[in-house]
Amino acid sequence: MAVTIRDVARVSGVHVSTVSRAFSAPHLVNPETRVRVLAVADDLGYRPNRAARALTTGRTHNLGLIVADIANPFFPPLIKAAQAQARLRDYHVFVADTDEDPKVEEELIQTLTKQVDGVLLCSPRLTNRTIERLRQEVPFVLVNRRVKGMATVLMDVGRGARLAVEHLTGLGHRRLALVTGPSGSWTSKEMQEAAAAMSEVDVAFLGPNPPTEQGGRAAAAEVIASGATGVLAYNDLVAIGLIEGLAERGVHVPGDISVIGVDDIVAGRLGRPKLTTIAMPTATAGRIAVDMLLQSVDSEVATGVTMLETALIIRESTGEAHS
Amino acid sequence: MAVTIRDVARVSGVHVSTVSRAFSAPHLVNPETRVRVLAVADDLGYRPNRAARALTTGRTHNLGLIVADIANPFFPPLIKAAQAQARLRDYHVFVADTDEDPKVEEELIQTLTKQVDGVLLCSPRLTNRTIERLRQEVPFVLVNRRVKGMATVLMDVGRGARLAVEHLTGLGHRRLALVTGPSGSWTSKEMQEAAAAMSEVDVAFLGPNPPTEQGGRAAAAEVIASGATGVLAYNDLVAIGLIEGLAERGVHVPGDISVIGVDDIVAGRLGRPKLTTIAMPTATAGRIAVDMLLQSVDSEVATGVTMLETALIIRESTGEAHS
DNA sequence: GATCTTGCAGCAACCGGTTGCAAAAAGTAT
DNA sequence: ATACTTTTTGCAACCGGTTGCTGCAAGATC
Repeated sequence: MAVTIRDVARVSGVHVSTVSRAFSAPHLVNPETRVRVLAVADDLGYRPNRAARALTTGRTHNLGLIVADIANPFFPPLIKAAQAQARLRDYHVFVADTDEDPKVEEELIQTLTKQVDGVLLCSPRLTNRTIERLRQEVPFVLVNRRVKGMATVLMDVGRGARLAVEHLTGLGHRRLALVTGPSGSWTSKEMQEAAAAMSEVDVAFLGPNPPTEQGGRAAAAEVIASGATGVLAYNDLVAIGLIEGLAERGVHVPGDISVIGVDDIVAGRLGRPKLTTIAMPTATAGRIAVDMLLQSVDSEVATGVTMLETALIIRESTGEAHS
Repeated sequence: MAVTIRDVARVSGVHVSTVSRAFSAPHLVNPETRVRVLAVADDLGYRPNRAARALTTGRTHNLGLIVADIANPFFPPLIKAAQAQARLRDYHVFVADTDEDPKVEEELIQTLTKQVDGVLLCSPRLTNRTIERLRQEVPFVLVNRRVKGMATVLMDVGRGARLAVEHLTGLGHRRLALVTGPSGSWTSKEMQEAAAAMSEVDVAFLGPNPPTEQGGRAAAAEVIASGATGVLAYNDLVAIGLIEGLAERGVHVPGDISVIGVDDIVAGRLGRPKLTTIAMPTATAGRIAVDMLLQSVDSEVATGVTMLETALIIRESTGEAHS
């Protein structure tokens, strides 16, 4: 049915091994033979079967990309960049969504390991222990999660949080709140630690919350109760939900409370008010993560930490504190 | 290194074929033997190698999902749903992005066909001819594109466009414009035809345009020049860009011009003004498309057209015509 | 008791490539 | 012309499963 290496061999009058080598070890075959074989292959429309190749080489030329929620606008640019970068290197990528569920995440990794050469774990919710166990089975690169000894791409959200807090205090805010994310989130913890380390300000930690608009809206009452006038939200979706929730309760942003988000998603730029936010270099992260992964697939060593810069983008959701 | 079917066979004292059958044809093996084998397999941490299985069965248990632009908010919900549905059926999905380029799209399909049992083509930009040629190599399901005889999931954007036009004329608008999308887009053509069929109104067709915010912003001047007071944009991103572009030129929405988008992306709900739009059931489309695809993989027949309903959601970007 | 089913397990070929080894061919040195 | 390299090609085993066929034993039928 499909044309195989044997068809090509027969038509071009050489042994299958020669055809194989014409593709995967060109220097081992006479240039003339090679062009002839390739011509025949092209003629017949031959395309190597990757599954068969994987069987002997142990390389599938596939990668796995696991994210918590594809529909969360933080991820698509990362997915897009990762997938494009992989394609440059002749790799395909499986994309899987865990629905923020660590159980699903682990299962997914398990079933994927046999089919991929490496896995990109983005913002995983698994415990460090589980990650360390799973790493035995397949090379990993983590994005936005730090586990010692593992290859990692981080975005400096700690610095972002500090900039955000400074921005708020600079506007005169004295009581701050941090609307945190899911409990397994490294980003969330990082933000907390950064904020907590700034001893001169008083910041309340409210959470954990689901990293969604609903999560933000639901946190509105708590924020009001905390008495904070400056808020840093886990991400833009939460910030947007929070602003809506506050509005429903008659609290105005930035008039009464200033809100800062994280991620710089498109919706934030268009919202009312336009969101002040910490921009995350997600596309860059995706690209670099793929490169690190492929490198560690080849070299067997999977280490190194890359830290990417974040930036505070000041728009309209933050303003001077009153009184 | 990894544990194979032979390891399991050796330890449990049976032949490899028995182990194989214990997994893939349970009724052909004695229940007692089966539980013993499965126990050993579990013990050893055996996981079948899908590539090896694919080699003999011809089924990879993988699907390909090709979209024009992962970062376009229209797609992520579809990708998420498709991926989840596939997982239910024990399939994994490759996600690939064509960057709106038909060449890339074709290449992608070519390299993917050998590794997947079927391909989901979302809003393809290829010609019908090319699609019909490629279909020989792998089963397809098309989303938002009609090619005769092929399995398809459509969203009734034609009806959506009619509702939109009626909404605009109902508000008193007499001169309308349609800001069309990319030239290969079925959706765009569908909208055009629906609008053109409504003979009682005067509608100008402006395009093609890239389906992005930039595309919309760039179309602003043309829209103004057309004299239209009611505009239907190819999608929400275009609509948002258009509104920005109009604002830059001192034209107010909905005060001076009414604008309707398509897709109902999150950003539209948050924008200023909130976007009147035609909602597309993308998640449902993803789910159904996967089911159709798997069905056609099994049955060898890949036909049937599913048409999903759209809905006009009226928000703040449309209003009464003046004068 | 002989014959016929039926259920279960083993054998071995096969899927489509890759690769170590050996043979053949071509090129070089003596 | 002979011996020695080096290049090029063929052979065959192998990767990890699947599956048609055969063989065996136990139960059913007469």
